[in-house]
Amino acid sequence: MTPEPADSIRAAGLRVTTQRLAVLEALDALPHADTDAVFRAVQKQQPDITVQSVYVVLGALTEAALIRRIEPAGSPALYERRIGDNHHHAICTSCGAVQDVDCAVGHAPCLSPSEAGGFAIATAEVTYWGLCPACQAVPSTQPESSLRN
Amino acid sequence: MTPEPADSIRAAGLRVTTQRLAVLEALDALPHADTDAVFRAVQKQQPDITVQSVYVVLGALTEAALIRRIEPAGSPALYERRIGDNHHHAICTSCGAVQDVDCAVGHAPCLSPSEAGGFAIATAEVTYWGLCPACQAVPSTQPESSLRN
DNA sequence: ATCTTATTATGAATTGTTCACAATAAGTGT
DNA sequence: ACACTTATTGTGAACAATTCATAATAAGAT
Repeated sequence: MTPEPADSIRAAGLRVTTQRLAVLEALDALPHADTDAVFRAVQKQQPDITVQSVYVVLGALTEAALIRRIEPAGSPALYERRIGDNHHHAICTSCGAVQDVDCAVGHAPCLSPSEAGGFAIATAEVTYWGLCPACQAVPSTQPESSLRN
Repeated sequence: MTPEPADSIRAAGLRVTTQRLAVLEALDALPHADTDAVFRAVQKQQPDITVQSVYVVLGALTEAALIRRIEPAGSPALYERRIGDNHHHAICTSCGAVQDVDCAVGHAPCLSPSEAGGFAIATAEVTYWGLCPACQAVPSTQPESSLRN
């Protein structure tokens, strides 16, 4: 009963196009892909697509809230299909790997700052920085600080 | 007893230069400035400085942990002098204003994710998105979604 | 005062992204 | 099925933020 991609696109008031379907499909295979990764994946099915179109498609899907865009420091924007839940991300400071992290508390854990200086807070975004399992194993073969130096 | 900027630079093993001092001074006046804002501020004292040099100086000071770099989604990198404490940021989705937010709990609140998927978490970074007091007052005169659309 | 080396200036290059506009194709009504 | 309207894509150029290579300069040590 998982809604068909085509249906969710239509439900969002958008036209269903092969490139949009292909992008959603690519994001299923690549849960945290940047524009270029999506482009390369889609290109296999549609050799004529351009990077700019991928940008446009990703932008449209993001605006329609069918996908979510995250922009970790030191990396290009990443897109993910998992939406609607308040989950966060752990990012490897060595290789850039991204891992979903559920809220520690059942609901938005950090949503109540002690003092927000009068801000009307709408959302809280948490990014955990550390070493992924693989990079913990290999002490420091990786190019060190490719992210966040 | 606040350490002189020159001393902290020296203590970090770096040479004390007029441009580094000027950048630190600029960041005192502008608590969350991007490179261009720092450049313009420093330029008033040192008309011959270049943006590239400001980049280099900011990079050096960041690496020496004399300043901290934050990279909010949709905005260029910002730098701040307040370091050494685990504080977070509230950012206005309308005008981009940045406000420091102390940890809700005394110490790193979100540092214990329920399940980090094997990651060795080093730091947690929290970004609160919402409307600053000024933008709450003015319903929507601002260009809407200049950040985070 | 000299010398070594870190730092800055200069200029060009790169990356990620957006824009304007013409070509195409989705969905709607016939 | 057919035509029509308009969203969407392709094309090409532009842009912003940042980094790089190299030569010139200035900090700090001798």
